[in-house]
Amino acid sequence: MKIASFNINGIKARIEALTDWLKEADPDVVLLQEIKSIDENFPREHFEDLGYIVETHGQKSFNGVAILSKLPLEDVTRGLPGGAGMGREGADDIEARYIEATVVGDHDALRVCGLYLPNGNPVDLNADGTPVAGSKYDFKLKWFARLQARAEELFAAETPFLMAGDFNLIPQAEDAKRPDAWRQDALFRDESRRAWRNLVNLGFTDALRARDNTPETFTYWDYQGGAFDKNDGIRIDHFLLSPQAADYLTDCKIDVFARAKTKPSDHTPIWVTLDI
DNA sequence: ATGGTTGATATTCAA
Repeated sequence: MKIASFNINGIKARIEALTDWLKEADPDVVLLQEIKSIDENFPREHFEDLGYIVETHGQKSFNGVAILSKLPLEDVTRGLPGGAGMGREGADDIEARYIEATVVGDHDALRVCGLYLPNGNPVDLNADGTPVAGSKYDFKLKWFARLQARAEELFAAETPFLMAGDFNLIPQAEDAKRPDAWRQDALFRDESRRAWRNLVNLGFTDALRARDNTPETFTYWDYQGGAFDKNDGIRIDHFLLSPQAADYLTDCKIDVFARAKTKPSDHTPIWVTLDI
């Protein structure tokens, strides 16, 4: 079973690029981020015609996640638990950033969690260095804590699951071409990386690092300044596998070629294959 | 050097 994650930066602007990549990569399940569309406007029929089931969790203008699957999806849930009163400025967390579903393989069932973790910039700090309550950075760290809580629930079941998507998180210096340029950024600051390590240390396998330690392997390159041509990128799209899912892992790769095509997303797909 | 690029939307915000 081939499962991919792709931050497409707008479904309307990316129909062609996504379709081309789907035909070339032929994944069974795709977790999409930044569909930037309400559910009603997602081009559902277009992808159904390509053989995919479509489950969306969108909102107007920004964010939005979805799952495309050639295999049946069971128990689809939308939204990350614990969001009441946890939005920015104390509002309810209505941002569409999380979707879960169960896909059944030949040998075992797999829970897939597709996520678009908040960017967190700009970083607003109090005089004592703590994040300003209600700021974007505060929202990111609190969202991380909610993701941790959901992961702990799923770990307790001791069954195969994975969390994948755009984590907006650079794990280590080798995951950036110019790490020093990111030290104070919400994607690489100590507080963010601590939250990432706490999550991974529950027992996840970082699938890319388990299968590929090639230097300068990135998933995102800014549109500006010819960043892709210089490979001035960062690794922020990840697959985290539970121990029971990692037992089925056979491969993990980043499809860099998709970033080099016409009118690309600023991210490129990452995928795993599981013998499940 | 506070630039540069893209998408959705509205005459800016988010990334």
